[in-house]
Amino acid sequence: MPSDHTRTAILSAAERLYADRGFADVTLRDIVAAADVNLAAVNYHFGSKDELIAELFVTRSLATNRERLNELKAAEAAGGGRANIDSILRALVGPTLRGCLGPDRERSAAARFMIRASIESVPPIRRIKNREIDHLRKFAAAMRRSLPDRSEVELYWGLHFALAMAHQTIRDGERLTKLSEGLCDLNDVQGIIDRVVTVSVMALTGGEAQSKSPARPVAPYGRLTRQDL
Amino acid sequence: MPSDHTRTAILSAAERLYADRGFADVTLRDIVAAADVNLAAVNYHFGSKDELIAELFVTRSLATNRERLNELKAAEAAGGGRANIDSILRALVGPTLRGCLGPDRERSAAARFMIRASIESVPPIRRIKNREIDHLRKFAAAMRRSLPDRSEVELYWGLHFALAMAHQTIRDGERLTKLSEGLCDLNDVQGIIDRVVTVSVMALTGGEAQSKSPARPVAPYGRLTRQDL
DNA sequence: CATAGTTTCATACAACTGTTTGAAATGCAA
DNA sequence: TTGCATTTCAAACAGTTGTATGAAACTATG
Repeated sequence: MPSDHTRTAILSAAERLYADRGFADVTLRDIVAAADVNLAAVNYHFGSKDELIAELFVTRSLATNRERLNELKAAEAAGGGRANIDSILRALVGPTLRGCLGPDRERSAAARFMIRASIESVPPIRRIKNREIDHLRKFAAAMRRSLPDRSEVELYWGLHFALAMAHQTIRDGERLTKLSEGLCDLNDVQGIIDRVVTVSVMALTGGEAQSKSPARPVAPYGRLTRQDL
Repeated sequence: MPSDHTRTAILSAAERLYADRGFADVTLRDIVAAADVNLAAVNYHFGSKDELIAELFVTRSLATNRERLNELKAAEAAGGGRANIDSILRALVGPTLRGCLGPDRERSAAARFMIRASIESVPPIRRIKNREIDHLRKFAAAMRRSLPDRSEVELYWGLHFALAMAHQTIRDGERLTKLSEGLCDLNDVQGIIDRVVTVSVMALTGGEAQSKSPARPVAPYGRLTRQDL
């Protein structure tokens, strides 16, 4: 029964550093310094720097996708098998937005790491990320059931724009704050989710929307076995 | 009268490489190899790698902002001093979208470089980028004149979402193509602009929109004097 | 306690980074 | 041409990167 202390410390420190400063200028020495472990520990526990990044990304991808799908299934159950478009989009953008902009620090690092990963595409992540398409396809399918009269193209663009607004808000929310001189409040996560969902629904239907949604805790790391994504 | 051949070759090669592969993994040796010049030429002509990046960014920022403002002014002139919201948003997202997704390669590299710069914030660029806020403020002002009954907060969020959809489409359009199995056509630039503008206008008004817009050539490099941005 | 397996540690290594150097090449005016 | 400033070039520099090594420290079972 290994204590896993070193392993976990490395994962946690790496995630936080990558989330804060991006992949480009975070070195292994930065990570081991923040984790207060020896330099060789990374290669001992993970094999290489790339494998560390990959493990981080796979773990968080699984967690995020699971969270999204749980919300989607809950919405579909509540709607008797057919969720309304509002709750589908809420399940799509809610977990990430709450994670990145919410008050909880640990969640924040996890979600902001995923945003970094979605931007600064490093080789170990690029290889894994193609599978996210399959995950999004489930949401496209739910949207198709919810809006059967809309064309496929419209649905895909709506999905795309919803993610665009959510991600850009996380990635560049600081600019919005500066531009609006504080008027736009990034701490009002629920309000932001409402905004993104409302606009997305309008983009998809040309009408309006409403509703609410719950929160969820962040998962610990755990040791990856043969999980894929 | 210096021939500027080496200088220009470096700028052009660097821009293309940064646009394609990001700042992280493009080395000076990659650049000079692509430009077919000597390694020391970069430091001789630009002083340092960071100054090369900064010059590239300043040049392109000036060009993009000029192009946007020209379209904005044209729209305001056409509207008798008060442009309609549709054409304002079109002036905001049009130049970048046309530049990044259009067929012209040179434009493409220039615009995609700017997208990279807006994401992978490297130190030399970060220092300059704060001034972009002032540029966006001009669009916020025009929007305020166009929609005087809307609250400030709504205007800023609308501006933010418009840029979000445009940038994400450029940055991650490939995912949309894969997801939709080719249904969403990234080559139809005008259609994309229409889409982004339409959704943005709906977000701002809850109604609908229409209109069209012209194109413009990319500017050459030239030697920066005391230009700021 | 003794021993085998795991984990930590200081240190070294080779590769690559941006930058510098001083000499060679080039362009151009007198 | 000669002379001078600008530009190019090959080579080397010092610093940093990810990784590897082998000994030491630790853990737990017999």
